[in-house]
Amino acid sequence: MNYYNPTKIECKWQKIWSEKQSHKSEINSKKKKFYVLEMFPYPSGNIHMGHLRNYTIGDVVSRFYKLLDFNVLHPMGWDSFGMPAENAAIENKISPKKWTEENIKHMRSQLKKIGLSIDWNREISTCNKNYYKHQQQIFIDFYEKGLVYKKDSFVNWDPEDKTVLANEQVIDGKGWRSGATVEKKKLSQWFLNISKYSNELLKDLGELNNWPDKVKLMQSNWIGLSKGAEIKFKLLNSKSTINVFTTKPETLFGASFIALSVEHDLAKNFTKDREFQIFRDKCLKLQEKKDFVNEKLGFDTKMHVQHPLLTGKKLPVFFSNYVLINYGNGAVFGCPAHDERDFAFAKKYNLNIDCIIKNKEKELPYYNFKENDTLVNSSFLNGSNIGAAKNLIIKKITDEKLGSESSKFKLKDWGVSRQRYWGCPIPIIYREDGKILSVDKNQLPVELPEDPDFSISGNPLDSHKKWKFTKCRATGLNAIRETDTLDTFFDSSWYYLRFCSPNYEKEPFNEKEVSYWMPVDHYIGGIEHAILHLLYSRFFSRALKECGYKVPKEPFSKLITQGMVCHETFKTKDNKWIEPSKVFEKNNKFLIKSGNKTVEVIKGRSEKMSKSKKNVVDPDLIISKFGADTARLFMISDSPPERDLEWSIDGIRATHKYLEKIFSFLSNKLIFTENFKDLDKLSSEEREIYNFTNRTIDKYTLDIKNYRFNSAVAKLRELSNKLLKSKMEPTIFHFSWSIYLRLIYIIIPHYAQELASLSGFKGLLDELKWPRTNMDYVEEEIVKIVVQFNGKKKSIIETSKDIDKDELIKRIKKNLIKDDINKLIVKKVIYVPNKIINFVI
RNA sequence: GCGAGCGUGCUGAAAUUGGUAAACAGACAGGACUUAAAAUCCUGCGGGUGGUAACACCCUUGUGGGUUCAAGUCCCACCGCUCGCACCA
Repeated sequence: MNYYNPTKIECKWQKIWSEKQSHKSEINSKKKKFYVLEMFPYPSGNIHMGHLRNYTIGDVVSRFYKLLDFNVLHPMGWDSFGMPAENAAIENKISPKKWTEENIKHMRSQLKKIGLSIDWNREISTCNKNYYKHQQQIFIDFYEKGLVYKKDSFVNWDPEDKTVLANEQVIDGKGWRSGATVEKKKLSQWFLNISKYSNELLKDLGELNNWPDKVKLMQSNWIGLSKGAEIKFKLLNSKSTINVFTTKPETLFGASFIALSVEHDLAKNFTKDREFQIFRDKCLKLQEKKDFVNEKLGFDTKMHVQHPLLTGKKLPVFFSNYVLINYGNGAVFGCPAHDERDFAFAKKYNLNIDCIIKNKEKELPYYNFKENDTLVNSSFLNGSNIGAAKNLIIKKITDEKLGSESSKFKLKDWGVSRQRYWGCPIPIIYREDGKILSVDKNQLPVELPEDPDFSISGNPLDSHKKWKFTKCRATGLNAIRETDTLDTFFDSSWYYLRFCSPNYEKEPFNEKEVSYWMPVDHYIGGIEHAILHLLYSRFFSRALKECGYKVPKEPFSKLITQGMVCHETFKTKDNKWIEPSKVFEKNNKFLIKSGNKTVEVIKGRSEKMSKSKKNVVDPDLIISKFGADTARLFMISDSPPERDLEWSIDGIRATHKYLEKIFSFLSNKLIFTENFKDLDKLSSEEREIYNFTNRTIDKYTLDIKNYRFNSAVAKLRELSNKLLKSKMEPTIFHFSWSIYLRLIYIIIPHYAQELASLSGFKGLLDELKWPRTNMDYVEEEIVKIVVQFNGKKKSIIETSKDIDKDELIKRIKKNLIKDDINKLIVKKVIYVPNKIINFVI
């Protein structure tokens, strides 16, 4: 008898796969390629359950498509620049490089223990100069194409991480990583011109048929197209005009004022005005706040504009906090009767409120008006409905050159400068004569200095004189380096391309390899990247294309967004989180031991595993106790991938027991068999098992293809339950169990391989083709048909397959004595072959 | 406020195109084995009514309505939860 010893067998097979280079991938023009990629990890030091889940899902897919005879690429790397390394450096006096490298080493060994089918020859790390050298080249390419530029602007400043953040990286007014409230700060920054592609990025979402609708919708909302018009308002006693963007040009005749953002160009005329300065600062402060502030502030400029269509009508011009610079033109015309915010403002400052849309309630503001509402008090628009009026007014202002139809996007350019040390240096120098120059490509990489001084506050690159001061090679003039580094989302925007040719020296990637492997066929990761990383990557592939690289427009054909790993939470009565492992249950109460007392704790809801809530479970411990295969099988069988997974130690134990049971049952009984020949010799019961096995192959395959892993596992368990119970001839026994092992192999590869080997199979399961369904032996020969009266189940009748309707009715009439069908008047009979027969009475 | 998704046993969940609701698991309970426990095996496990019983009948997919021979699935309204966006002109 062999006992199941996961540690031993997992170690053994991992070594063999590694020695045989089982997961190595190379171009093979004779085979169809399949690129499966999971979002690469940040090397924080330890893998967590989310990683285990993500990479197990990817591994099942990777192994499956390999057996389907695809040429599979399944690489792994490290998103290794970023803040935590720098914080660790400050706290523990260890260099970010060393800290990162040690973490990678540790996490690599943790990942290897999971038994992933990764081609480790392709491993990349973004903090490696062999990677960021090419990234700097890409930056320069972008720079030369005008896709990256520098400008002064108010930016999101994270006071804790002491760096700026892109708009996408501010969540509810807080930094995405630090959680600190973000402030506005004026800085000179590098920007990527992502907004140039707004239209394309939006439109092309329609081509992403294998992306979740939810993600597409989120991107679409983020890009945020609004259609409307731009209208020019002439400033009185001035040559200037104010350009206003509106989505409701038809309400123009209801305009009673103009409101401008405090960052609008006209604000420059007031910079010396003390009162305005105070007002501006107050507005900026309010706009930083997370919570919505309904307070509307106004600063009267004492200036007026001419209403474009009503001679003699003058509108006052205000600055206000409710107009934002980063949308439209930072200027609106106020139509108080039909806009909530304009109404509040007009009320406060006693401005005209002119109703121009007929409405039943007669109450103002009337702002959620409909397409067929009618306009009044609006000159030539009177009597028109909203839809028609929109067209009429746009035509009018266009004809009279007062404005034009226009669209705006919410998406803003992506600020990529970070005032941090541990990132990719921006390859730019500022020469003493004022010229800004990119570094020569043959001078790349601009390497990070290895001796940063973290004792001085601020960016260590800025205080590193030796590194910062340089000379222009062409002219010999003095120059200083750009001391900002790139946002790490820049690093992850093209790593999937680098995986195609990870050691290619000359260029960021080899065109031939990229054209073979790209796009990524299945990309698997968390939904939290729906906007940031996925939008940036889509932009990058387009921008690279514009720079002449031959890359596909869309980098990821199919996207799978996996749910979080959750676990129960507990709190004490004074709101302190308690580890679930310390809690025990007694008389429906949850208790913990505290000293020699027991204290009651409160069970909260299940939440995403996080250190702060003390509900994390270390996958490493689970793997060393139960084995990777148990962990893998549990991760796969509990919930469908896109849904949250509820961690359960009982689930792990039960999964482990199941594997032990099958292992000891099979280990000295099974003879591994690839094919089954003696079909004719089967008894009807064995024939049933043969067909059942075939059906399992069929359904399991379909479930795996559709990412219904939990239901796939259920089908395997049905098969094993049946095989454990049935008595049968050895031939069919060996065949069915061998199929079972081959199917489950993609989920628990060490286990299946070990059992196959113990059963006399000499090769690697990896080298077999995926089992094929014998379609001639799939169907059940006896079917159960539900008999209904008026759609209500009355009984179930067993018949041979494809029974004739009249024959069936005859049998029902004979057998169903109780509901004497012969006495009832049957109006209609509905028969769905092999499923249901319904008598309408 | 706007947009989207989801509500099925004690729990995780399953249910091609509308066609036996609860597959497969977990927890729990009872039994067998054992001096005992663990492990293992067997059985039960949505609710109700009637019956000593095998069994029979009725109800049940958040709530109320509708379409249909037939609804977890389609339509309408409401309630609840989750997520995304949010002074977006």
